Amino acid sequence: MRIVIADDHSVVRSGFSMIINYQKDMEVVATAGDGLEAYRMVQKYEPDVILLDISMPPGESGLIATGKISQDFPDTKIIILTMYDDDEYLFHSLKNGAKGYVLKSAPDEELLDAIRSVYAGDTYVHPKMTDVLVRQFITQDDMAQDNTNPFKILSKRELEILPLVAKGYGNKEIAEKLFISVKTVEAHKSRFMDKIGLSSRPEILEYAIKKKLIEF
Amino acid sequence: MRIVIADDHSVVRSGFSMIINYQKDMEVVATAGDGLEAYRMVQKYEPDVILLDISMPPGESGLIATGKISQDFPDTKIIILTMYDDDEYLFHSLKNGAKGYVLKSAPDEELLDAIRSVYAGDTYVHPKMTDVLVRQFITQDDMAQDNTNPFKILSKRELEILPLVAKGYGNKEIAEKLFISVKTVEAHKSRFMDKIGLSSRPEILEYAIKKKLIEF
DNA sequence: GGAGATATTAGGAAATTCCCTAATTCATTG
DNA sequence: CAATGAATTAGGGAATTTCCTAATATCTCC
Repeated sequence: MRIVIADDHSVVRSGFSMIINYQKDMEVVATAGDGLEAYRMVQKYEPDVILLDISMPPGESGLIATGKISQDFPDTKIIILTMYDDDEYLFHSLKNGAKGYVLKSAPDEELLDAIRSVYAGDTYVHPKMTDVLVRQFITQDDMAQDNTNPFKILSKRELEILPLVAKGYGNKEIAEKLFISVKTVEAHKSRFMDKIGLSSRPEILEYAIKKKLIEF
Repeated sequence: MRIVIADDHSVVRSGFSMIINYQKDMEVVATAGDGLEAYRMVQKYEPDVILLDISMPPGESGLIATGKISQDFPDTKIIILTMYDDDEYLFHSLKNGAKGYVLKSAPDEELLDAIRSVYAGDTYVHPKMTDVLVRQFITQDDMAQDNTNPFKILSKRELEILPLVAKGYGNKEIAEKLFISVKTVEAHKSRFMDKIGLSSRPEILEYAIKKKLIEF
């Protein structure tokens, strides 16, 4: 299996190279430090698989490279490597022709599994994100509306209360701010937590930041 | 030279390990996936050098680990590894006792140079950032005022607990993480709130972000 | 216009957190 | 070397939050 690695961090390139070259059935034929170079390497070597970091800086993002490579070299399977377990990135990657999506925090074995899966013609997505994928797939008919957009799925009150909870305000304080009963705040809170699938305050904070409902 | 690697990305840990173990004068004795584990590994192995990713998630950022390790194990030289060529991170790292600051995008040779430099007692900072450093050094007076430096005014436990509170973890959860009683967590919490002059959870969050005790 | 879903509002009981007090350990210094 | 002060540990009772349940109100769709 001939593989190309594209990542803007030299350390990551070296690391992957060593891990992959240690496998009997894999060989790194080239590495690249940005999306343009990645495209050129694919053009030159036509590898079986390319590992592509989605967040490569200079203008040419991994996403654009994904689109171009999958269009011009459909036989080269693309695996997206990323730090972010963000729905948006996953969807965009798959739409642009990626066959795999692996988080950098995943253990080495998972990456190797992913490489072998896509080489065999399958699709590999990080387990954490498959449920998101499935949920999206189920409601695929009305894919037009973005059901991960908080402004679509949350009510007015919920949108008011969520950021306040995220920032750390107590139910009582929120109730006073909004001139409603504490009990009402609690109800809205558990409602949006159910809707989104949040089960703790840290998760609420993380969500609020990811969706840009609060800023620092 | 005995080295510990702390990074939340397994790939990066493996990569570094291989690169370093390939050197004749270096050996990786342990790896860690978060700040707490990093501290424990230093405690256990007392290595010559630790490579520390500054942006490690669960609450305990690399910065906190840096402060704690450099205080408790001054013989272990700390090299900060980061994606960000941000002045603030550099300053905070050095203030907290780091001896080296290397960007992940740097070539492997630079990292190895950095390791050898700090082992020899020197300080290594990525060339791109040295001029920023010099400029700041000229106006050193503001570095001297330590009465706002959380690492000076807060105790070890307080430094552990504050970021977790800021992220929204409950006292009970924190107690379980740290293997102490809920009552103890509460005591530390009100203690650092008194010290700093914080009187609510939102203020704690704001403080933690401003002082870079947590990141998003 | 009416049926069914979603939004907004709460109550009671259990769990958790907050506030005040305090014991023990450890370090620094007079 | 005792003494002062800070760090770490925790208990008891009041306040707050959470969990489960539920009444109106409003909105949507056929």
